[in-house]
Amino acid sequence: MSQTLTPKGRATRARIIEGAAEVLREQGVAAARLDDIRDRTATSKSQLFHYFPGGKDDLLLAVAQYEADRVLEDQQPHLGRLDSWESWKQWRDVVVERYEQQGDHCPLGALFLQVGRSTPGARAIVTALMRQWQEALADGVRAMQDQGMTSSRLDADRTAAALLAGVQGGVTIMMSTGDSSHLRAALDTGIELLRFHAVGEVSAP
Amino acid sequence: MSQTLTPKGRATRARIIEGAAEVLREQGVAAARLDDIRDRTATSKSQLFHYFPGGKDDLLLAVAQYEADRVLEDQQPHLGRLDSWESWKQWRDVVVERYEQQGDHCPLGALFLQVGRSTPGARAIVTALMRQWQEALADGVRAMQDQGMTSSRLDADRTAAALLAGVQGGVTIMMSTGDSSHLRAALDTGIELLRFHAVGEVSAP
DNA sequence: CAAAAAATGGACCGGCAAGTCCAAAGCTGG
DNA sequence: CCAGCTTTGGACTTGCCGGTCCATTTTTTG
Repeated sequence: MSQTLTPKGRATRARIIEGAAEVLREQGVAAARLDDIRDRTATSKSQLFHYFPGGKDDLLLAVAQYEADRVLEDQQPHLGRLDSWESWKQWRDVVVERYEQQGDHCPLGALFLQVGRSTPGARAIVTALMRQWQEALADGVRAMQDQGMTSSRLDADRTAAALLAGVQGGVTIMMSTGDSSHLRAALDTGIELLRFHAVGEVSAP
Repeated sequence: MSQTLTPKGRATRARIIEGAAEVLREQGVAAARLDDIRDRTATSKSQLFHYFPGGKDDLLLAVAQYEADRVLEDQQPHLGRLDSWESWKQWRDVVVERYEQQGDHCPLGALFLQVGRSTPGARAIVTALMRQWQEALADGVRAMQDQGMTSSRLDADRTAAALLAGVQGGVTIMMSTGDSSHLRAALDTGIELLRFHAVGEVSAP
């Protein structure tokens, strides 16, 4: 890729990433060939390597970043305003719907596997995503605590971590089995935990 | 593979699966070549295709089954006797230890991705594993309920599903980020949920 | 408008790894 | 001990696909 991208160049680059993301979702990383992406995006081989000098891995990493950004975006605005039971429920519904609709392809997981955990870039993308996601959930827990709607004894960060793990696992299981009940169970149980702490105020053992 | 396997043949087949599992754990599915497995298991190309006529995918599927069996085995005997707070804690420790030790390779997940979700065989393996795992957890919850140590109002299956999702997600996140705190949070929060229900007996909303 | 830089097209290359094949060796049962 | 199997060895083929290269067109800039 050249130092300075003209608007046309930027458009092409974006088109490649978006088209590649589609292809990868449809065919999976293992099955997707550079030629498929070339066809889909109406580009040539040289363009692919022009905009992603590192080759396929380079492109894959860019797509991973693109997909990672969408994960949180797709949960907005609910994820940013978890300050009432109603908003928690709306967020829950959006998450369930998003992943049920996505079907059985986990773009990020697949990309991650292909590019390799060891690659610093790949790990950084996922780590950042998880950190932001957990932070948003923790903010939500704290917002509820501030309003006295759940116990202030609850460790907001740990609760958020557990909830995030549940969502992740629920999605993973759904990808594998086609059954979203685990995702729903994890979300509902996690949210109910907050509610119980609102009423019970039982001290942790 | 022939209809009837002699003891020697069976031994070779088993050796291939075990050796392949090692190679796949070390190098990852994408990087592992048939020749690597051939070297590791001291076999020849023809043997690989003799015992796994379907080629690489066939072998990968066999390894997936092998790994799936080990997942539950490694949690025994604790997973089969979740009838006291102490046994739950022991189970928790075993899970954390097993996956922390496993490092950043998820053999099953990787295999699954390579072979493809659509493959009926692959999906069946994972589905069966999840069902058994969840069932074991649900049995544990019921055992606690029978002893009056947690509320009988709790939906054992749903609680088990949520806990399983948490474990899955915790492992996934650990694979990606190298941080096991989500796995711990999911396990601890899940078990604490049972304890709270023991004391509080608050009705669900 | 000319020169430089960027964007594009697409033919071509080369390596790699899955899969094939046949011959040879080793068991096993009658 | 031999006839028919299972098991084994390893050279060879094959197709695929990432990556290279250079010519050409388009855009920018001074």
